[in-house]
Amino acid sequence: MKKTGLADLDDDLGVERVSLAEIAAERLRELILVGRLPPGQTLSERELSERLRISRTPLREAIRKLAAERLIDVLPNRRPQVADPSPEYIDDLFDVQAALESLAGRLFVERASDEQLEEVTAIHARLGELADSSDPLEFFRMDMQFHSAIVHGSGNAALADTHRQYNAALFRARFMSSRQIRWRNVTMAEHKEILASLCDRDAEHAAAALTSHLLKGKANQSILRNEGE
Amino acid sequence: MKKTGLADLDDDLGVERVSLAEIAAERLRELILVGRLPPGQTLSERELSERLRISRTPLREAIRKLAAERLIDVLPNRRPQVADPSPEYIDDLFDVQAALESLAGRLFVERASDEQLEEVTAIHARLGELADSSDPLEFFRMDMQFHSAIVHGSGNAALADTHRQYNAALFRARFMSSRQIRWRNVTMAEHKEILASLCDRDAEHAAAALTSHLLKGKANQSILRNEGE
DNA sequence: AAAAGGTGTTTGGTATACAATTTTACCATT
DNA sequence: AATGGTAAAATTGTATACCAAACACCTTTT
Repeated sequence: MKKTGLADLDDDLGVERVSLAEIAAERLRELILVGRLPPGQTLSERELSERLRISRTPLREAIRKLAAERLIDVLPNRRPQVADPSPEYIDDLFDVQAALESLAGRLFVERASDEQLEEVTAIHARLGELADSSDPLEFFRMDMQFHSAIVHGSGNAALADTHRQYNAALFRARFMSSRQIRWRNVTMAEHKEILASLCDRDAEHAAAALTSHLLKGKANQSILRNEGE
Repeated sequence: MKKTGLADLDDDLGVERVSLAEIAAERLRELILVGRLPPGQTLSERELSERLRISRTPLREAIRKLAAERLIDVLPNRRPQVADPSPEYIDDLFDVQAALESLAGRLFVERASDEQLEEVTAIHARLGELADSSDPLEFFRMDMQFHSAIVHGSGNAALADTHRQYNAALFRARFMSSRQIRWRNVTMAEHKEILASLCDRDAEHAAAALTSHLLKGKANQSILRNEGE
């Protein structure tokens, strides 16, 4: 093991060199999620690479990465497009996400540490404070953190990764739904029930409550969609 | 909505030109799944590109694609490696796959057509014929088809995609397990129960049977792993 | 002899150049 | 006016070249 006088600073100094492709992927993901790049928008590799000040190669890599996350559709020899999932596909995503969170709830009850339960509780409390706040995005992000914290508490790395992808794919749909003020009360009530079952270490109840919560979100989003037409 | 006399042929006529990256990804995936490229094997971009007679650019794209499917690990500035998942990670994958197939069973009962049920039945019959056959790979592939047919019958495109990825990531582990002759009887018996519950349109039973089947596979694989040590 | 450090080779990351394909616009024909 | 064809422009797909970081080996030093 190499040791120098600065050895113990290695971790902190670790200027973890992250590739341009990674940076570009994060930028693009954010632009897509917040709607700056709207669904269906075609993306020119050349134009985007110029705008992001990188060459096409890492940009292409970033685009393919987001394609794997279902945020971008890429067809051979055609311009990539920001994903514009059909209502049916969104419903499909909700169903899978519900199953994933249901599993997460079960595993959380089995394996989560007290600290992890504490974290979920803390997030729930924060969310309660934000319920009166007027910023929908802030509330929504904390809502997502509540779910992510449960998934991480499950201790299943593969589940966490897949859940994150589905969360990104569902981001717009869930955010639209979350903007309704009346939805906040529903969210808080259902989160409260979920949290209670986690505290009780009641796996079946937690799984059921999470599934129910997600499927209610699916229904709400579906209603909203039809109202909008 | 646009309509021409040929509208219903659109899907079939698609002369899809596949990119070199796509071809390379398929080649590599197969090489990894059958163990020709063993877990932990480091992959030199230059050497691989020469061997596949393509340039590094499409090869890199193929590698990143397989990385997204968890078949290859890629760390910054290091040689990509064929994934060598820890026992714990494999267990995690099994748990998620069980949840996915459980959902598939439920949805199949709700939405699958009679033809799709017939297809699952036919695969089950062929699997029975193969049970005496000596080729483990052939039996295993048909086993996988049984599960895939159920997933496709669920009519959930996102689920089908995610399930396929998990299947690939679990391929080696499940194949090792499947090689045992005694496992074939277990497989046939449990498939029979699954099929019966699908025919009865009993969603809960189908979901439970599928979960149980997968978790038994997980346990069997775990035992095999410990015996091997 | 062991450890530290330097050096050269290998490797992945990125940019650029070229080839193949698609899209667009325009014109001719009906 | 609508349709079909064609050529130019734009765009993606692929190959190659270059650079900087990482690794392996060897020398140097203690």
